[in-house]
Amino acid sequence: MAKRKPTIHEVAHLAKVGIGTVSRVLNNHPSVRPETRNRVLTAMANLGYSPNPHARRVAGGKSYTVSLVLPVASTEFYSRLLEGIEHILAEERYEIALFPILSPSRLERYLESRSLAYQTDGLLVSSQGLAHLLPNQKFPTERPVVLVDAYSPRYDSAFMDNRLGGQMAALHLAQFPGAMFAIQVQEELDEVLKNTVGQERIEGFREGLKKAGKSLPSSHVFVSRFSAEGGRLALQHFLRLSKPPFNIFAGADLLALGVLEEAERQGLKIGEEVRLLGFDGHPWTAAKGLSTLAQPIEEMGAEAARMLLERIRGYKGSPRARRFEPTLVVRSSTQTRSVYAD
Amino acid sequence: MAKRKPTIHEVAHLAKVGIGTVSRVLNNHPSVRPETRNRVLTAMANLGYSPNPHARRVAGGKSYTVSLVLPVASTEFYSRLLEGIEHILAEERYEIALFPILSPSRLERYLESRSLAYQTDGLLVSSQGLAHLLPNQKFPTERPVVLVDAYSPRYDSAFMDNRLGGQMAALHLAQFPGAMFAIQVQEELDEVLKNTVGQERIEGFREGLKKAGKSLPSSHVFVSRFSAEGGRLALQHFLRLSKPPFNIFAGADLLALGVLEEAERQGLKIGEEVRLLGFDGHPWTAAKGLSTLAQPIEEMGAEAARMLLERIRGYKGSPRARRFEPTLVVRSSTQTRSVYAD
DNA sequence: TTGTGGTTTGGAAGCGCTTTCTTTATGAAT
DNA sequence: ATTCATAAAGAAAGCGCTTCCAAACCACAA
Repeated sequence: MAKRKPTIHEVAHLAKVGIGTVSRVLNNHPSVRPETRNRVLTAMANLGYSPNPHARRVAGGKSYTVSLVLPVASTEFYSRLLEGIEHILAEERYEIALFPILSPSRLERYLESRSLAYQTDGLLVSSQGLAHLLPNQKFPTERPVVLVDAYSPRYDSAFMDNRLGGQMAALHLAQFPGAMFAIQVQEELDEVLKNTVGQERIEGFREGLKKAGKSLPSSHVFVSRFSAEGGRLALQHFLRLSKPPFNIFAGADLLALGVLEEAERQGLKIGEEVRLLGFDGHPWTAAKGLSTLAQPIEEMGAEAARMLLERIRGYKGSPRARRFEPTLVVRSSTQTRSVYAD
Repeated sequence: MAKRKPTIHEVAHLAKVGIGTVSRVLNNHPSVRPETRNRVLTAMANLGYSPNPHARRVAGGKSYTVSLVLPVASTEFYSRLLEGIEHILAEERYEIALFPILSPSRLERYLESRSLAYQTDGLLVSSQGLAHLLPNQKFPTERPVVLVDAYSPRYDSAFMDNRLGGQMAALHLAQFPGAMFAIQVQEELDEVLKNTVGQERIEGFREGLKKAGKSLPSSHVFVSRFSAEGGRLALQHFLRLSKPPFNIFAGADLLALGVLEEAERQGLKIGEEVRLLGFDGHPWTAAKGLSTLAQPIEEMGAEAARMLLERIRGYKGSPRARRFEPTLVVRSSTQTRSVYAD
C-alpha cells in the first residue's frame, strides 16, 4: 500500500548506471556525460524520485541548511524577501531553518538551542540593529554570516539604498506645487531593534528637497508605526497643520494606503490635492494607482543567499557589500493626467 | 584542530557498552539497567556528546520534525506559545520547522515546497481561520494535525476559552461604579484569516455584564487593530462619548498599554477614573500594575505538542479538545486601594 | 598498432544512528 | 541445584546518500 519512496538505487537500476553516477547527477557534478545525465534524469522523473535530504546530510557531513534570522512580521516585505532567498537556496537543495525574532530578548537563547540542533551551515540575518549581537561569542559565529537588508562592514551584506530612495522621492515630488510632507516609519520591537530604515529614507528626502530648493520643516514629518492606521493619522495631522495641495512621501506603501483611505474619507483628490508617493513597490500598489519606489526585495534576498552559499563553499574574501537601488514607479497618485497611469 | 564531534561509538567505548545500548539510552528505551544508563550518561557528559539528528533521521526513517504553522507576528503571544511547544518537543529531541504565515495567499505553495523537503511527521497549526484550509488535499494531511489556539471538531485542539475570559472580566469589572467599555481586537491579515478571538472575548464580556445586570452599548465597543496605538485611540474615543469613571476591558494587554499611555497624557487616574483590565497576562503587566486575564499560553502550546507527539506515535482516538482557562490577576489598575497591588 | 592521458563510470566504504536478532545474564520457580 | 522465562546487552545489518578509488573507456599521437 504505502509504497516506499524510491531510492537512488532504483533510479540507478532503471537508468542502467551506478549509484555513484546518480549521485553525481544530483549534485551537478561536471563529469557526467550529457547523455548519461539525461538517462538518469528521465529515470528520476519516471519514478517520481526525490532525494532524501537527511541521508544526504549524514553522508555529506554538512547540514545543507541555512539559518534565517528575521523579525518576521507577517509583512509583504519579508514574504518577498523569503521568496528571493528560498528561490536560490532551493536550486542548490539547501533548506532554511527559520528563526523569527519574536522577541529580541529571547533571541539569543532561542538561537542557541535551535541552531545547535540544526547545525546549520551559515546564517542569513535580516535585521537592522541585530547585527550588533552577532560578534557576541554566544552566536554560532564560526559559520559564515550574511546580512540582508542591513549593512555592516564586518559581514557580507545586501542592502537597499534607502537614502537614495528618499532623494529620488524628493526629485519626483519637488516638481509639483504645494508643500512637502513625509511620514517616517519607526517601528520599535524592543530597545535592541532600532529601525533606521525609516530614518534614512526621510533624511534622503530632506537632502533631495534641499537640492531642489525646497524645504521640509520637521513639523511636516509625521512619525508613525508601520500600519495603514498610521497613514490615516498622518494625513489628519497634516490637515490640521495646513491646507492642500499636499505632496506626501510615505516611508512605506502600507502607510500610503492609510493616507489613501483617509483622503477618500475627507474627499480629497489623489493626484491633485494630495500627491502621494509610497515606498516598497508591493504588487497591490498598481491596483491602487499608487506611485511608489519599488524595491527589488526578491533580488536582494537572492543575492544574499548567493553570497552565503559562496561563503559556505569556502570563499574567503573580505566582506562584500551589495547595494540595491529602488526604482521610481509613477502612477496616478503623482500624476494629474490619469492617462499616464498604468 | 577541529576535532570531530564524538559519536555514539566513542560513547559506547568509554562507557564499556555496545552502541545499541547507547542508542537505547538516547531513546529512553526501558530495557536498560539504571546503573548502565548512568554509566552511559556520564560518558556522554564527559565527551560532550550530542547525537547527530540527521543520522537519527535516516536510520529511523522518520523526520523527527514537526511543522509549526503560525501567523508569526513578533508578538509576545507567539513567542510564549513557541516556548511551550518547543519545551515539550525538545525533550523528545524533535525539531520544529517553522512555517510563518507571511501571507495567507502564499501559504499553500510555501508549505508545499518546504514541507516536502522537511517531510515532517506532523503539523501544529495555530491560526484562527486557517483550519479550513487543512482538509484541502494539497496539504500533507496524511500526517497528524493538531490545532493550537484554535478549535475544530476535526482535529485535536488546544485552545483558550476566550468567552469565559470575557465573562470573568465582566464579573470583575461589574463591581465598580461607572460605565462599561470594551476594546475589541480585530486583526485582519487577509480575508482568509478571520480573527474570532477578539470577538469571543467581547461576547463573553457582554454576556457576563448582562448577568450582572449591566449593559454594554455597542457604541462602547471600540474595534481596533492589535497595537498600543489602538488603545490610545479607544480611550480618546470613549472620552468623546462620555465622562469618567470608566471601566474598560481591553481585549489584549497591548491595547491596555495604549490606554494606560493615553490616560496618563490626559491626566486620568488609573484605578479610579479609569479602571482597566487587560487580556494575556504578559510579564510586563506586573510592572505596569495592569490587571489582566492571564492566559496559560505556554501550557497550551505544550499540551498541543504532547497531543501531536502521541498522534505521531500512533494514537488513533477521536479528536480531543483541551480547553484552557484564563486566570484573573488583579493589580492596581482595577483597585483603588493600591495596597493590594503586587 | 600501441601507448598516453584524460574523462566517465561503477561500486565499495562509510556517515552516525536505529533496530532486529542473538547471546548472555538474572532470578524466580521447581 | 536445575530449569525456564525474561530482562539486558552486544553485534550486525541496514537507512539513503556522498565520495573515493580503481576500472573502463575514449580520443588522439606516435
